[in-house]
Amino acid sequence: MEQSRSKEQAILAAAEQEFMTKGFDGARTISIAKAAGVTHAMLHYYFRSKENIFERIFDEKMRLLSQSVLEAFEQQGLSLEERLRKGIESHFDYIAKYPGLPRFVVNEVMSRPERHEMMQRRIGPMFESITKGLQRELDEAADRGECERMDVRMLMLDIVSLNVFSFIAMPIIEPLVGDLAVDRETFCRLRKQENVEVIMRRLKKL
Amino acid sequence: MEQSRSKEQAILAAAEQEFMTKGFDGARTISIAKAAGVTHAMLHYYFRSKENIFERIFDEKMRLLSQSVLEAFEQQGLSLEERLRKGIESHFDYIAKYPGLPRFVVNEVMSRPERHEMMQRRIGPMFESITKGLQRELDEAADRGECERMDVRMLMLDIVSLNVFSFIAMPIIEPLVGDLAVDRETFCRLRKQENVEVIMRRLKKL
DNA sequence: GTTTGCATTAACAATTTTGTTAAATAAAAT
DNA sequence: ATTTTATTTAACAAAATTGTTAATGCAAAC
Repeated sequence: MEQSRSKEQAILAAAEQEFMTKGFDGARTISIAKAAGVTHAMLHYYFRSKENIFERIFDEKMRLLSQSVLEAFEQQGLSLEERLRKGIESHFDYIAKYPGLPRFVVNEVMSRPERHEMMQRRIGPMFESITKGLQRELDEAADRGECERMDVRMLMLDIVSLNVFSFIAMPIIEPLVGDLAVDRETFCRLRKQENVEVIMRRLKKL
Repeated sequence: MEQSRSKEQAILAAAEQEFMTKGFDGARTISIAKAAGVTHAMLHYYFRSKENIFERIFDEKMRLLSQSVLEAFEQQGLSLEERLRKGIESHFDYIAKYPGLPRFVVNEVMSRPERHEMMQRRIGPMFESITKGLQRELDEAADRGECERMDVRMLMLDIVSLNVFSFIAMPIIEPLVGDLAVDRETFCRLRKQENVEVIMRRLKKL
């Protein structure tokens, strides 16, 4: 039947909304069922437990979060400066598109230590693959005197901090943001520009 | 009696631990009671409800978070560069001392929209008082050609992003951090230094 | 010593939340 | 058409969680 697949999808879509906004502890299976337009027994039929539904959502989100960094900085065939600039912008755009992603993943990893290991297995290799190539490029540029010498891991932490924090802390920095830019789009444009500027200056040879 | 005050304090201390690590939804009043060494009816006797205990904790944490920024940057009688450097370091140290603070406040504000307004009433004036003076100093320094001209709100967002993000996302960036510095203290020293460097370069006149 | 008021306990009530199942229904296969 | 399989519902079970109260203890005040 075709209905069944669509109901399963409806449940997952509703669960995504519920878990992302309220977290595992705050989420209610009955709310998920209601939002999906099914009885809550259907959740048991398709997924057996709240935990199972959550894992489906969480795994996907963890994957997307890793991807957000990996995808942004994997572009080859550019100058170091262009690669970084494009990487920062691309990463920023991704986070701006899914602003709830980092907070959700961080929280659920934090509140369940058993997920630490799983998270690290997924994040570890990703960072290796990015940093390896980038560190060599950085070193070569520094050798040629084109930029400052620095640890690429510190650089990546700078970039991610700048790109992600505004969105994580949005409810708190809102008064500051609202004053800074009337609409969200303007804020994102200005903020992205600022982040690129900060990183470029960090690397500039003095 | 003297016991009563100490029990009340024991409950609050246990509640702080419970709420900070698990959030409002994940916290269990019975766990708080156990950790405080009292029956759970005592919680009702002293505070009436879970909500009331939570508010006591939350209000205090919100206050501390505001203070972390305000206190760091209010020092007068220094050159702009020194004021910023000391401010960044002082703010970093505060967050490093209470690393769970930002995540807790952000999450609880996020999951309860009715707190947005309250938060903004507390954060808004604080930012005004800091940014007003700083923006003038910045402008004057820029007039003298000593530094780049920029919006102090963007600058503050840069600083707070760099100082806070590592601690919020610690469980995720751990593999990167562990590689970077063997112990926490070393990481904090390096990271603080990096954050100061980034901001100083951001302002340097080119 | 009795009374008064606060602190504490144990038992319980109410609600919520998740999980389960047997029966009903619809669809598909033979 | 009949059998078989998959889907759906309604009712229920079990556990957890918060909130409540009546009874008890206990120390200080009178």
